[in-house]
Amino acid sequence: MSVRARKPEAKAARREAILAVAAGALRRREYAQLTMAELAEACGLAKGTLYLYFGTKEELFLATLERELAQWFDDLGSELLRGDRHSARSFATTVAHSLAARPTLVELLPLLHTVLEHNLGEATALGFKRMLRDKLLAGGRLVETVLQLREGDGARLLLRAHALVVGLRQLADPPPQIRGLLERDELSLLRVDFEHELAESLAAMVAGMTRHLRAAPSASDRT
Amino acid sequence: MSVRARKPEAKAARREAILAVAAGALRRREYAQLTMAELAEACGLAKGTLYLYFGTKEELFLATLERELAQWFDDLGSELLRGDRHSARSFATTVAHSLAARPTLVELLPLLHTVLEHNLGEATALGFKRMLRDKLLAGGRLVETVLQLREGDGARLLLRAHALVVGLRQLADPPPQIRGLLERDELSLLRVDFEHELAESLAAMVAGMTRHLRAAPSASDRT
Amino acid sequence: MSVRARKPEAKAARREAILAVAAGALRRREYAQLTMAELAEACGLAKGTLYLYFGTKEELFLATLERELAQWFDDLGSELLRGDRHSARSFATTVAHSLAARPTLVELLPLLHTVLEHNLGEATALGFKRMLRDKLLAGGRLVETVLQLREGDGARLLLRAHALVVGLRQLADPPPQIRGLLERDELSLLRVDFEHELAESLAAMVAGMTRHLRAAPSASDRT
Amino acid sequence: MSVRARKPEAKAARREAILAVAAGALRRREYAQLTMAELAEACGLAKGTLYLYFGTKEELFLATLERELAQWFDDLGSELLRGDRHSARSFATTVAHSLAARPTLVELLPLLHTVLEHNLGEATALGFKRMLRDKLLAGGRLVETVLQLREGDGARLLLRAHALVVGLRQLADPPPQIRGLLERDELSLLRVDFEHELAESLAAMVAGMTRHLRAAPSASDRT
DNA sequence: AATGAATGAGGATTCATTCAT
DNA sequence: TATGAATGAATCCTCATTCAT
Repeated sequence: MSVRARKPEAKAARREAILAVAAGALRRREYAQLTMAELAEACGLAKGTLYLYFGTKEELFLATLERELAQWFDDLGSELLRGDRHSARSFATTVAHSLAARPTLVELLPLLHTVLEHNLGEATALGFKRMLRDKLLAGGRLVETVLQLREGDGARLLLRAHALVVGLRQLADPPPQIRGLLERDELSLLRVDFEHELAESLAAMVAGMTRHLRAAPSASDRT
Repeated sequence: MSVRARKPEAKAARREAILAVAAGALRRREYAQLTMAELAEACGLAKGTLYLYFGTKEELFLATLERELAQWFDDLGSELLRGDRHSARSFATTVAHSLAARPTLVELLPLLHTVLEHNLGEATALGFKRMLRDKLLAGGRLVETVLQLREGDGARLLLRAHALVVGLRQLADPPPQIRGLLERDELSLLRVDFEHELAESLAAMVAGMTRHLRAAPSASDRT
Repeated sequence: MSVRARKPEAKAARREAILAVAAGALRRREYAQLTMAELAEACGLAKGTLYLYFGTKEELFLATLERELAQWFDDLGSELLRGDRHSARSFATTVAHSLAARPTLVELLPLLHTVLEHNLGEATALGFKRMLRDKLLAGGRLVETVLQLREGDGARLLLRAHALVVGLRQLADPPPQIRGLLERDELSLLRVDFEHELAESLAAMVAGMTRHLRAAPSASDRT
Repeated sequence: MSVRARKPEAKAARREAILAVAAGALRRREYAQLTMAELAEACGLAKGTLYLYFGTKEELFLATLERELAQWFDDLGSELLRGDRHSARSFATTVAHSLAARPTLVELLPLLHTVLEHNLGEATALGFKRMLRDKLLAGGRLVETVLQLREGDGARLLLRAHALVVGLRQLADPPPQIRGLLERDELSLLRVDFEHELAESLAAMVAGMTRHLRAAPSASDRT
């Protein structure tokens, strides 16, 4: 039997430890292949103990995502605050780089709506969504500042970045069997380098969103 | 027993019929909830018969996706060819609209790398990838024409569109339980209208990619 | 792989075979200890195959009960029809004897409402109840004839017999550990011989129900 | 932390309190659905504390049953002693009424042999059985008096009453889904009103057991 | 070519019970 | 005496796939 987490701090620490193990496990194995039994063993805990901390497998990995996401938002914040202005390109590069450095986050994000949101308690789901909104709001404002975007476009850009991450990730990281196929010359067109393509896409997106500032302010967005 | 498909045309027709039923079935039920048994029944065939035409569940739905994708590329082609030029906005609107009209395609696309590519025969996978490359190449050239993009940017744009579709779809169509949550005022920021947001994103993306033509041609893309 | 039951008769036969195995298995092990895996093995079938014939564990054992019950009703019918009249005692003895000879039925009956009726499809439940009603009606009429009971009292008596069976069975067949305890002299009062006590109880019940015929017809039952 | 029960009286009081809560909890939820965790919470105690007072879940509910049973025997005793004689009917009505007023007892009784006796310490089991014997003996004598039964028939009648209670309860209180089914007209035959049918059955049983006094004393019971 | 009965691996989850503090 | 975190056994059911006819 593992030592008991008796005090609230100890419990929080164990929760964190589980999440860290989960994040690590995802680097070795896909979510679907990862069983709670395996995870429990990796944690040095009994299966049932996992369920003391998380209601379902989905909640556990949602929490993992939440943790990664929060860290990423925070890191990105500090990163962006180093300079007080950013070009579309430097912003895009920074974002793409920070994401490429977080494989777990990028792996989990496409699962959010496909898998993770399917078996959650209402409280958990609500908590996650609120956290997301808060980060999006705060992050959005920061982005608006460094990129000189109009109000609302910061959060909008982050949402689009999210979409690009999810979509590009799937293009860039196919299952092994497919990856083998793509090495053929004839299919070179379909090979995607996640970080590079994300940077390029984001740069274009930012450029497209800031264009009106200098050129034709007519293309007003409807909300 | 269903009538036997003896001649090659009859076989091809039955194959098509299965795909049509599969596409329809996806409108009622998610891929994961859809069983081969249910699909067989909807087709008026026995389970085993499905396996005469498709090697695995994944191959069947990959073929469905292939069909939807081909149709979409074709439709989009005709659509775009109506006028010989497009603004970023009119292009974006056209694309977004044509996709919003194809829920099955949009449902299947996010599954491509998460699910569909996981259990394929090599021949099937290769066939799909080649078809994709061809469509991407042809479609890319067309896009380059109507948007006056540089060579290579057509396919690139289509890839980014793909990414946006996948990513935005997940934001826009959460599971019912989550959808309920998002109706709260406090979470309005997280609500996404697929067609509208896709149009806006694409417009910005196109704008960002064409900008250099008029402004600073310095931002050369690396491939 | 076991031979396939291709024709309806073969399927019905396999269904029967499963039920027979289930009935036999109950003689070795209690319902709660009996797993579907074990039962499948005893049948020489795969677990999944059981679920081809029965929707849930409960449905399977309800069907077992149904079969035992139908057989019992039929046997009792022939038994009773041998003579055209019965005294309370001869009736009671006959019934008690026929039940004591059917341990599976007697084991299953107390589970009906406690366990079996808890996880049934509506169709299954309805089918069982209808069968019960039919047998009760027909059996009731027969009982009314041989015992010269008033209309309605036949089914009523059978219901009471059912209740006595369930209740006495629990007194008569405690778990092994308790059975050991009851062997003590001081607890002799609590020992119950199922067949004998059932016969005595039934005899008294029948006597009580027929009494008015000869004595005071005043005690009319309300329905 | 709940206050500590240091003195023996305090311990006994807490034990009683737990049993009272358990009895109450059974009115809201079936035994099988009732978890020790839920019960502990309802008691305002920790799960482990329950195990300080009772060795197993079964022992706890056996004690609950014991308590209900003792109370019932006592109440019935006073009830019966009000008049010094009883007709079969008035006795039956009294008994049925007193039982119908004790839903917890009636719920627990059918579980006695099915569930409760399965996981007991020997001492607990023995204690329960002795208590049962004592109550049965004393109650039996009382019953013999008020009904003018022969020696031994008092306890015998109580045993049969027990059997009828268990059996009729199961007929009268099916799970909700089944209860819904029984509301159909076609199944009216299978509907049982617990109190009424128990009274009728008991009346008949008593009548049958007393008959010989006036009519044919030949039907001697074997023990 | 069509059938559909048989397969059987596969996994999340519950909960009575223990025991270190 | 009280706690409650940790345990881990225990089991039903699903469903893609196969293959004998």
